[in-house]
Amino acid sequence: MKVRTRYAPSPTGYAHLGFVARVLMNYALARKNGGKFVWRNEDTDQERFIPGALEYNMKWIKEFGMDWDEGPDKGGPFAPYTQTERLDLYQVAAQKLVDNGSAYRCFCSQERLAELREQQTLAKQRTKYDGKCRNLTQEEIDAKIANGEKFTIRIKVPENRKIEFFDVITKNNVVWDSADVDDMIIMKSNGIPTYHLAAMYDDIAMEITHVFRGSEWLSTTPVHVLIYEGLGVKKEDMPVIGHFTVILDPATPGKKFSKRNSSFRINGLPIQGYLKSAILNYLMLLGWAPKDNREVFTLEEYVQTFDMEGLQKANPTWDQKKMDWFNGIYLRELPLDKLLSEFKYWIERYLTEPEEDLVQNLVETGDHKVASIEKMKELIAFANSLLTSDEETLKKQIALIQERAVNFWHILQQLEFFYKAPVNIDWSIKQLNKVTDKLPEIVSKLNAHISNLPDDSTQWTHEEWESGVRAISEELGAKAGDVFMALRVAIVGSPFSPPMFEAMQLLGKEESLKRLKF
RNA sequence: GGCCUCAUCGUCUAACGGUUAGGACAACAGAUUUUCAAUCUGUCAAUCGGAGUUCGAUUCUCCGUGAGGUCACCA
Repeated sequence: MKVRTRYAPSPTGYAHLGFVARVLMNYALARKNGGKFVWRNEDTDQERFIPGALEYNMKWIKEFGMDWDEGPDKGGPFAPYTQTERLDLYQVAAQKLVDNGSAYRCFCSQERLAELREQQTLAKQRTKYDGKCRNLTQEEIDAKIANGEKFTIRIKVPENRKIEFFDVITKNNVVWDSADVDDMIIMKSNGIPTYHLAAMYDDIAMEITHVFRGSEWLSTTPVHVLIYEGLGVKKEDMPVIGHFTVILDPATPGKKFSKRNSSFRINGLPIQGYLKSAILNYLMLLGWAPKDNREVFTLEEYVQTFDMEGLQKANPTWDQKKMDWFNGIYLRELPLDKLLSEFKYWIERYLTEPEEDLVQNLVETGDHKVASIEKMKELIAFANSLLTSDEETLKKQIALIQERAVNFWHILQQLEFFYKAPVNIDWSIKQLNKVTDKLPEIVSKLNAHISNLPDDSTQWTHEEWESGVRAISEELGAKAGDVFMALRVAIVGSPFSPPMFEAMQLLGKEESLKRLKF
């Protein structure tokens, strides 16, 4: 049997990380088995429709390196792949369900339903349709229709039976008593189906073999089974169904990520300077694990390794530290040219015309230790200036930073001292407290030492540079490490930096001397 | 509240019914180093509770407890 999976989002919102994770697993299962991955556009809710959302989501999935074989944009053997273009199909299906007694017309007004719900809630009962229209006679129905009354179509849940299905992810046969299942509306009064009818019909029509979806659908699965049955699908022909876990937000233990959480938006992490390859890799492991516990995968490797067995049952919690670890791995293995172009692309894309709320957001959510909006704006302006700076120089500077950065913000911040002399240096930091009183002398001697080096800093040798610094430490009875630290603080303005010899070489003799003053 | 699902180190997870319960991230310590990183080594750390089945239970069953999902003419 040819494997066919689908991802069927509604264009009512913008993608988030959970969205990518779900696409990833559907994509992997299909590709692993030489099958097809289908993108279906479930736009049956015209009220919440957001123009452009479909295109936005598709564009991002492509940016993460995935693609689909059939979909609204590229067609396919079961076109169209947009549900509002398939309305006549659903009408026929609904009629069939009504004709064979699997569904019935309901003439209840929304007002009555709301009232019913209210009463049931007040009485602490389960809210459920009371079945008023379940047993209307054909005469009553004809009369109401002739009278122009609007109606919906509801699934007719049979009495006294078990409804069950096997969940391939929880590996569990889930059973409901039909008394616990509501007669849900499968066709709205405007003639547009709800998810239940549209998606089930399409899954059958499009020959989907594996339905992997969010766990929010688990509780309506019995209705879906009933729809399959009503449509005449034999049990062995029903798609395999499995329900994914949801990613939990560590900030709110046990709760899934809120849509307002900017880090969870599909562009959230990229804006924060994370690589898509690293994000994708981390997402692979949230909800799935291979038998051998391997963790680092390219998309291709993941597709080859993916199996349904590894799909998890319990909801994972997002761990930013692990995300950082993955990003570090991918950042460090990037060839320098590629790193530079990715870095510049990041600036061009996100920082050339940053929106005010984005800047605010970065200050609040990033771990890049930018305390104020002013400082963030300054950093952004600096980033933009890099776009026109000398590429070769920039490349050499980034080479020094590559292995000590977690994300692009770190690179940006560590790059700053190459272009701006530190101001308001804090000499009272603990890293210098052993040589506090010797600082002026140390700095002036360092200045003298550097002025004796060749004017062209590319002519400097590491030995010459280092022995000079060590000589100063001996002369003043200070530890070499403290003298290096004083040098570092004078040049960089911070106790953390790339190796000083290389950094000063890049900075040049003239600039180094300017900074070597107390 | 009803129905359904889930439950192993702080986090992600591995373990034909038999392991000193393994790995990764984090944390901590050490090595290396002119700092920070990176790298290497090591340490700490878990089977939610209670019954039962079994020679033997992380694994199977039941009961608790906790967490999640759902209860719309939304998906």
